[in-house]
Amino acid sequence: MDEGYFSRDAVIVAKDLIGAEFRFHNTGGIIVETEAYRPDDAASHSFSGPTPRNRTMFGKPGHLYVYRSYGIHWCANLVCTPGSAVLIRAMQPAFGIELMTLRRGTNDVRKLCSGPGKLCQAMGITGEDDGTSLFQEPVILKRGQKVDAVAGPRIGITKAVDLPWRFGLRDSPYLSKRFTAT
DNA sequence: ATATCGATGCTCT
DNA sequence: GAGCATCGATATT
Repeated sequence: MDEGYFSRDAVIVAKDLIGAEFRFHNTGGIIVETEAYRPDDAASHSFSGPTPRNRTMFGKPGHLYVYRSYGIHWCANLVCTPGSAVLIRAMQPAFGIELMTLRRGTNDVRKLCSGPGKLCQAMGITGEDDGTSLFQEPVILKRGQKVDAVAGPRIGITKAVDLPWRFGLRDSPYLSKRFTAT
């Protein structure tokens, strides 16, 4: 993947990322759940324009946007066109499972990366990693095979709740939440 | 199986 | 001062 890959509509990228390999240092896995956020989207941090917090969302495509959630967790996004990004919500663990198990404090592999906050805790991603390039160490990002991606409404938001901008790998046991049957 | 709730800190109005 | 792109524990059907 390169800058061109991320210079597209976040909704397209979010769907395309299902099945991709995402690594950070010695940990990682296969992306099974994402959400798209755009500047014309009331639920997005970028909706009201650039601020100190969301500035990397308005920077070049292909960087990590990390923010603190509910004062406790970190959440990681892959920046697309200015003001848009894809939230990585869940992964199927594949690399560094022992380390992720240690950081998460559970032996249940299904619970290591089944949520945006959990995934950052497992991989050790924090606010210090905001702005990191996705095309060099410590990040490795690779396209996956074509997979059966499902769409549905996003989770944990109060605005623009009807947009079907959450994507997931159908029937994956590593999702943060199941997709209701179509 | 779903519902509710507290923790906790920062951003933006 | 209000409101979170969450999680885990506890309570309740």
